[in-house]
Amino acid sequence: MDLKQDIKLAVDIVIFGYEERQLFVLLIKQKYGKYKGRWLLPGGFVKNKEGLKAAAIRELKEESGVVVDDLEQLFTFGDDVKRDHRGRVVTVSYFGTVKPSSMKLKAATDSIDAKWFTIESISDLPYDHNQIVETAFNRLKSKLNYQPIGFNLLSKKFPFSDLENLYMTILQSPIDRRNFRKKILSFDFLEETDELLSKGSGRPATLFKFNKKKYQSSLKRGINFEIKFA
Amino acid sequence: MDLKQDIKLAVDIVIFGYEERQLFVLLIKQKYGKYKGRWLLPGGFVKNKEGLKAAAIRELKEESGVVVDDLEQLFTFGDDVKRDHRGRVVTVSYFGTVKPSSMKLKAATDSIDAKWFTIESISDLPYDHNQIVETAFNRLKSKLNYQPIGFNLLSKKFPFSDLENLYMTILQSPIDRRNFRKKILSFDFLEETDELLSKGSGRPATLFKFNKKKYQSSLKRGINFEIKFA
DNA sequence: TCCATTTGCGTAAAATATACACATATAATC
DNA sequence: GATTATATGTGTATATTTTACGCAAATGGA
Repeated sequence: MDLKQDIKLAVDIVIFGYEERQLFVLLIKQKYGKYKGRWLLPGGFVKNKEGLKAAAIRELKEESGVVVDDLEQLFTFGDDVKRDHRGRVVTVSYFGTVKPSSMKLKAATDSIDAKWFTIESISDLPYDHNQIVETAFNRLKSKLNYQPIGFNLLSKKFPFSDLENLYMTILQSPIDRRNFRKKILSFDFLEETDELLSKGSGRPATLFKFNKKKYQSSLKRGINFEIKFA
Repeated sequence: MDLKQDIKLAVDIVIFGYEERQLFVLLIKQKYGKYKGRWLLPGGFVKNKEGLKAAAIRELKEESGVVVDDLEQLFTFGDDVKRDHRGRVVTVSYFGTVKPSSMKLKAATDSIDAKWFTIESISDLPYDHNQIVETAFNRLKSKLNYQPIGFNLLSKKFPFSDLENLYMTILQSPIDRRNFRKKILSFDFLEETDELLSKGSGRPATLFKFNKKKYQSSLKRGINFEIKFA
């Protein structure tokens, strides 16, 4: 075993939120160090007896107050030996999705503040955090096309138009309302509630909710959830 | 910076080869340590001033003699704190594809031997290497469906039946020869040569070759390379 | 009451996938 | 040399999926 290895291992987390036709990314304001006062991704060093994903969940909670029970591993950044000024640091990035209104942001260890930023407003982050956000955004977009990942970003019960707007916002492309609805409903993982929602003028919308059991049984039946758009 | 962190960072590499309707994985025979004499994935510790992918390429070459110019990052294993008996080791896994007959295997540092194993014959590898191989195999299968990844595994010039057999072998499902050919040709990244290949009886096959430029121009035109099978 | 707005549903046309059948060119066999 | 076995090369009809729309229904506001 090479005892001279001196590489630090960190995690960084990209959390997406969605509200009112806008996609947000969670950033924190750094408390210490070279980038004190700067906004960047939540993250930090992995503890010796802590799993990678656990470290990401912990750091996220500590620095922003956001609690998630699962994150997806994105990519491990470590080809650039000098990506961190403090020495050799390799970081394992994670991404997740939450509904911003369901989370109360609060700063704590290592962070002064935590805030949602629209994806367009993000630029010039320290380290290679711009690249990490870009990687996460690409993953989000591509996953949206073949996995029902959008439901974490909406309320439990939502009108179809919310889902439609979410897709159009993230994929940045127009969608035919009628074909989209048909396609999603054909997957048979949405459950129609008997509630209606009237927002302003127009016909009230029936509220739907995502049914995880139906989703899983559809998965077993080998259904392909791919969505194609014109 | 947490100076007490004591985590070692390693890389492990899964290289696939294909020959005669069989898919192979490259393993090496360990020279030292607890698993001396056992077959396992090539890999090793990352050097302080060495990029992750570079480390993977180096270890692969040192331990097996296989030279590749690129590898794809697979997954970083580090949720299990005790995946390695030597202490806390996190490993970044990579995968790649080569044509076995074009590579001369030779052992060197840390390995006694290097050999191709059929994917079915692999079982009971040390550490979590079975899981790494499984992850890589799943990635290979899914990539085959939407990227022209199979050509690295074949000769430069090949008959269509080679490609067909490759797909059937990896995906473990029968393919309609005529529809497969039509689909692949419609992507317009194969070039027909004027050479014919006669192997045994039967009509000689025209040899094709993968045209990278055509592929890239098709990519730009937004062509979807997804292949669906019955 | 009329109009603007949003939801909900259906259907025709185009594109794609699927399921097949047969001609062609070679080696092996008689 | 004729016949047979084997693998390659191409076409076409049918089923399925995607795409492009039109219009009715239910509400708030003028």
